[in-house]
Amino acid sequence: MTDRPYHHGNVRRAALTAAIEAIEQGGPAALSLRDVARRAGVSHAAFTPHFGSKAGLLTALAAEGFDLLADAVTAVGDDLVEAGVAYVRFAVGHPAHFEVMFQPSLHNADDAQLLAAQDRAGQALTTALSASAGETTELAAWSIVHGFANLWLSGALPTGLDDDPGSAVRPVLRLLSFTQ
Amino acid sequence: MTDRPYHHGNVRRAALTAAIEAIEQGGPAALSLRDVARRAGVSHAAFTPHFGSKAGLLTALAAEGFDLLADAVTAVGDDLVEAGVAYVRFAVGHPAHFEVMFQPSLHNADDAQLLAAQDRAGQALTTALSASAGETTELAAWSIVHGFANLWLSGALPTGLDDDPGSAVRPVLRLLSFTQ
DNA sequence: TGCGGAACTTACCATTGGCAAGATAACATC
DNA sequence: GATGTTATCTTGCCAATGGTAAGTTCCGCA
Repeated sequence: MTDRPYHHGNVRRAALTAAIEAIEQGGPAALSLRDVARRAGVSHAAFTPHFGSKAGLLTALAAEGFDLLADAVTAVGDDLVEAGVAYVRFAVGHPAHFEVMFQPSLHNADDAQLLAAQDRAGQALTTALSASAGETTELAAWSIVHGFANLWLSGALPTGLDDDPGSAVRPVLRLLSFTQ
Repeated sequence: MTDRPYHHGNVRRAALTAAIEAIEQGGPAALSLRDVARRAGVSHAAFTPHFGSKAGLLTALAAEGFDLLADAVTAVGDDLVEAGVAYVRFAVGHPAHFEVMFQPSLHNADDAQLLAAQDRAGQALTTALSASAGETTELAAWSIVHGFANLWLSGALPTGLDDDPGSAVRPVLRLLSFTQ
């Protein structure tokens, strides 16, 4: 019937991309496997060999997110403020990943890839933050950027910061520079 | 058949309580109206007159959460640190409310009760924080407690803080005391 | 006492996630 | 190049879900 080949060849990437699109439109709770399948142009059962289940798909998405976050934080070096800015920019630039990453109820918690990616991201953050701060300041910085990103994504922050949340968080993080 | 009266009399409260229980066990995404109905001892269609839809139920839960948060923050007075501690204690003590409150994709965004409760909570926070801080510090404090609460709820924070996250956030917030 | 309307149930519908069985094609081995 | 093996993908099915419509119960008020 269709000219589409029986074997898609890259269902995994197509599924992740389609899921990102769907989550950006309706949030993770409203995500439907069949909707993702329609967007990707495959049947809803095509995901089984690749992800096992819906939780498996979201777990893979979370793992990809932690990897991207690790890359982003590592790229800016050991500056606490700029690492924080990178954290917020990642969250705002990849809202679907970010939302899924920190909702453990959506994951297969024991997934090896996810655990490895979480560890990579944790190492990257610890390295960047601990270079210029003590333990308490490190926790403060992480909480600030994580809270700021969450509040921004949920629309709770006053408008006006909306233009560039990455820059908007910089003066907030600078408060911590004086505390060392 | 059953001795249960045809009219429950308090479906609204029973539904909210049952939903809280279910969300604490499986997260908001896995919440099922029919499961909530079974827990509350009514049919799944009994919610329609009270909430309209699943989104309506979650909207009511979010509104209740913002009201409780406003109460909690107001109760501790105008101290930035103690208001922050109250914020975290609320989040940890009412995880189901907290998770639903900040996921707008679960809500009817134009609900009057929700908007009013959000405003109450916003006023309470602004009052408590602005008393002892400038605008940037205020944003830092909100981000810290919100981020800390989210990270704690998602299990991302190192173990050891688990005993009493309310107290654990206090030294973190004190960092901001020196910045004014 | 009777009656209007809200609360609640039952019955039904389209949609969902997951599984089993079958179809297709990529790949290895000869 | 032919053949067998295996992973990929589809179709068909199932129980469960959210929502709606129609019917039942019963509260409140005249």
